Amino acid sequence: MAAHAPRPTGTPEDLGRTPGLRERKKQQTRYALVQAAHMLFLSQGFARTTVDEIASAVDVSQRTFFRYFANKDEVALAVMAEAEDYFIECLRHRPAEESPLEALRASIVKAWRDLGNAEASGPGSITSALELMRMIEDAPTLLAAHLRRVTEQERIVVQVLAEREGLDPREDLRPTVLAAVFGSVLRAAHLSWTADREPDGPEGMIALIERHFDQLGPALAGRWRT
Amino acid sequence: MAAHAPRPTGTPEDLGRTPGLRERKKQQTRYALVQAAHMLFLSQGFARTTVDEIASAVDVSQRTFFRYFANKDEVALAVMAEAEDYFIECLRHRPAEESPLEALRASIVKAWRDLGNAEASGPGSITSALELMRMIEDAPTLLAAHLRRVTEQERIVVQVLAEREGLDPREDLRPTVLAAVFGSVLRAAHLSWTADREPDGPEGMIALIERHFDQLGPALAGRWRT
DNA sequence: GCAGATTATGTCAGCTGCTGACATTCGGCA
DNA sequence: TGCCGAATGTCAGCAGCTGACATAATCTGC
Repeated sequence: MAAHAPRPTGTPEDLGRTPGLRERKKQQTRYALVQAAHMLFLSQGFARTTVDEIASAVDVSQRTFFRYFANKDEVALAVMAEAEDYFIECLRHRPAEESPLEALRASIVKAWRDLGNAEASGPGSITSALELMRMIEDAPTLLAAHLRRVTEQERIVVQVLAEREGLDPREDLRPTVLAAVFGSVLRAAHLSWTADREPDGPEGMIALIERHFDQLGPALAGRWRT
Repeated sequence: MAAHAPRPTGTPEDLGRTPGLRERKKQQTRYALVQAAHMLFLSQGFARTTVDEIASAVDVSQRTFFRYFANKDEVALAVMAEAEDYFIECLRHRPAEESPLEALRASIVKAWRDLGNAEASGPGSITSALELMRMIEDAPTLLAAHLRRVTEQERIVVQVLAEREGLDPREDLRPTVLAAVFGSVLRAAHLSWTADREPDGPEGMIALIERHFDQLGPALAGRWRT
C-alpha cells in the first residue's frame, strides 16, 4: 500500500541507486531547490520571495534555477505535480468492473490516503502539500498556473478513461465530459477546504471530497426546492 | 432580445451621452487600447506583442496602459469578460420554474445567441471573441489568467444559484457543485471547439455546447460498455 | 587512468512586465 | 477666469526570464 506511494523525484532514497553521479547530483539540487523554495514561500509568502533568494539558498546561480524550473510557479507546484501523477497511476490500476465515475472517485481517495500514510514530512509530505494548497489559493499567478496544470492533467484522465473503456474520445464525448466534471468537483472540494479551514489533515480532505461527490446527483437533479 | 445585449464599456455608441468629456475620453482610450491590442495579438501573437507596442499604437504612455489594465492578460480577456457578465445577467432573469441546471444551460445558449445577433464586428463582436478563444488556448499565461477569471465567475454563479433557490451555499453544497460542473462542461465544449476547428460561428459553438451537455447524464451513468 | 566528447553550471548582458513617485497637463465647476 | 482634482507623462528601478558564451564537472572508450 504505502509501497505504492510515489517516490518524489530527487528524494534521498533515490541516491543509493545506479543512475550515476551526475544524475544523482541533479536530483539533489532539484530536491534542494524545491525544499528551499517551499520553506521560503511558507515563511514570507510567494510574491515576496525572489528567485534569487531561492537560488542562493541552495548556493546555485539564478540561471541554474531556471534550467530546473521553467518559472517560479513551477517550483511551487512541483510537490502537487507528483501527487497528481500518483493519482493517474492509481486510476490506471483500478479494476475494470468499476464504473468510470467510481474508478475516479476511488482513485483520489486512495491517492490521498497513501500520501497521508507516507507522511515523511518535509516537502513532498501531505501536510506540506496541504499548506501549499492554501498558498496557491491566494497567490493569483500561482493559482492561474495551477489551474492550467490541472487542465493538462484532465487531458490525461480523458485518455486513460478512453483506453479503459475502449473508445475514441473524439467520437464519444463521455470521457471528456466525465473528466471535466470530476476535475471540477475536486476543485470545489479543494476550495471548500481552503475557505472554511475544515478538519485538517488528509482524512479531513478525503471526507470533504466524499461529501462533494455525494452532492453530484442532487445538484444535477431537476428541482431543488422540496 | 438584442436590446439586452451587453454594451461593451467604451464602444462609440456610449459617446453621444451625458457623462462629460473626461469620462468619454477615458472610455475612448480604453476602447482604443482593447482594439489595438486585439489586432496586434491576432497578427503577431500574444507573447510577441509588447505592452509598449500597444501603448504607442494608441499614442499613450506605457504607464497609462497599466492604469487601464492591471496586466497584459487583462486587455486580452476584456472582451470575454463582458460576455461573461452578460451571461450572469441572463441567468439572473431566468424564470424560477426552471431547474437550476436548465436555467444555466438556457442562459449560455441565450448569451451566445444574443451576442451573435449583436454582431457589430470589431472587438466586442462574437467573431473576435471566438478568435480570442483560439488565441487563449495556445498562450500559456493567457490561458492561466483566463482560467482564473472563470473560477471567479463561478463564485458569482454559486451566489446567484443560492439566492435563486433560497439557500445558504455554506450549508448546502449543491450550488457549488452545480456551478463547478457547469463550468467544466462549458470549458470542455470550448476546448473541443478550438481543437477540431468545428463548424464555426456562434451557432456552431452553441451546437457543441448542447452536445456536451447532452452527455452529462451518460457520462455519469454507471457502466459505459453496452 | 587518460584523452575527448557530453553535460551541467556560471557569468553577463539584455528584454519585458510591472510599480512607485513626482511633475504636468487637462477637464469640471464655481 | 481661476482653482481643484483627475488623467497622463516621465523617470527610475525591481523582478522574472532568456540567449550566448565560457568554464568546470562527469562520462565514455581506450
